[in-house]
Amino acid sequence: MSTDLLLQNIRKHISLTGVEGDKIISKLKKITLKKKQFLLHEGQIAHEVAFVISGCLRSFSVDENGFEHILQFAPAEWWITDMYSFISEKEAHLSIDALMDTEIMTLSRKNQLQLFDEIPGLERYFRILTENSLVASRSRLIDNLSLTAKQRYQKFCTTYPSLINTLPQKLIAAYIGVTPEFLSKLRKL
Amino acid sequence: MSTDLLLQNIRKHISLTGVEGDKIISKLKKITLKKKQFLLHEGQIAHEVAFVISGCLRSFSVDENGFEHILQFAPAEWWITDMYSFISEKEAHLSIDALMDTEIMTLSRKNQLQLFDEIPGLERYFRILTENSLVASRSRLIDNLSLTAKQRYQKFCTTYPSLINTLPQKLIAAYIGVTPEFLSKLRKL
DNA sequence: GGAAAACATTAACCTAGATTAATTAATTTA
DNA sequence: TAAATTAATTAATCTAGGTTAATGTTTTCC
Repeated sequence: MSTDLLLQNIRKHISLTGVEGDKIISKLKKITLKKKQFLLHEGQIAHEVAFVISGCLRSFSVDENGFEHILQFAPAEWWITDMYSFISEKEAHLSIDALMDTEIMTLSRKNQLQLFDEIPGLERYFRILTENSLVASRSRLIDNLSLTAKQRYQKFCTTYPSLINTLPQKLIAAYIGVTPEFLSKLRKL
Repeated sequence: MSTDLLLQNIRKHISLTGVEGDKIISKLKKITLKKKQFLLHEGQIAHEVAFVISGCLRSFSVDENGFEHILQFAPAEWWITDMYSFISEKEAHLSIDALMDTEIMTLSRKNQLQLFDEIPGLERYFRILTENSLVASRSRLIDNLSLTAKQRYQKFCTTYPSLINTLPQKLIAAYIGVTPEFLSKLRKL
């Protein structure tokens, strides 16, 4: 079952009784996305957070010149949403779409908060995930401030070796913050 | 009392009994830092997270060329630590020092985790803070990828109006990711 | 299986922001 | 309060990375 992957993931961080696991599963919605299909459009409200079972999603924003900037890739076992919209219920600044055919389980903020009251361990699980995400986000910020494009590309290669061969280069360029043309040049040097 | 500021802050997000408040306070350590004094040096382990009562701290990293990059300013009522080191107990990548004479209350990770077991509301409080920090960090990442230096400076001015007149320009430059020389030029345009 | 679309490469030229270095404020501290 | 640090400004020069545009290479999908 695809829910096993999620419960397993949760149990890496906290322990859950069978009943608690069932309760969590009962709040999840399974969705299948075709490649290029959107889970969230900028301007909508992100009522749900998604856990990727298989495939890969990305979150990105489009700047005033029409350039896409990728905030996050979410391959299997990652959570993804527009966190700003998810917690504030305001219009999302990000869009989320599928980079390949993708299966996800979604959990609404409403259900999540309700589960936090019923299953304190689940709040702990998300507290831990959010701490880890914060560390990752801040580390990436520092990298963007202090490394050259070449160094950022190399770091990406070692940090996400599985994505390097899976994703088109232009997406990696949009993640590390260079043009596809410059990334192409970079790879020769 | 300086602990009032902290309890008040916590009570903005969750409710606490008097006993719970006392228990939290009993785990806190009050520290006074003189301007330029370090709370944490890169390479040490960040056993504590600090809540600023008055004054202002910053966290920063030093790159291979000796340039400082500021990750966070923490004026009154902000929490600050090297989150990576704090949650992993590994060597910090960041340093933290005082930009002026500063009073803080610190809480060790050990005590924090113990309090999470005793006072679920406190875990919720930190879950919420961490969610908000994640939103802020990701938003800053997007800004660094999509805005010009000028736009980032303007955004900084509107986001942290109180800091603009308090902090030396070179620190603001180190936060938005430009040289002090270029920031100076920017301000004329 | 082949046309169309999407992606990658290359090269010439351009620009935002860095570097260096000198000059002038403004703070610190003795 | 004066010397010494530290911060800010200015200007000339330099460079990492962007832009544009043309060409070649994969994918997609009918």
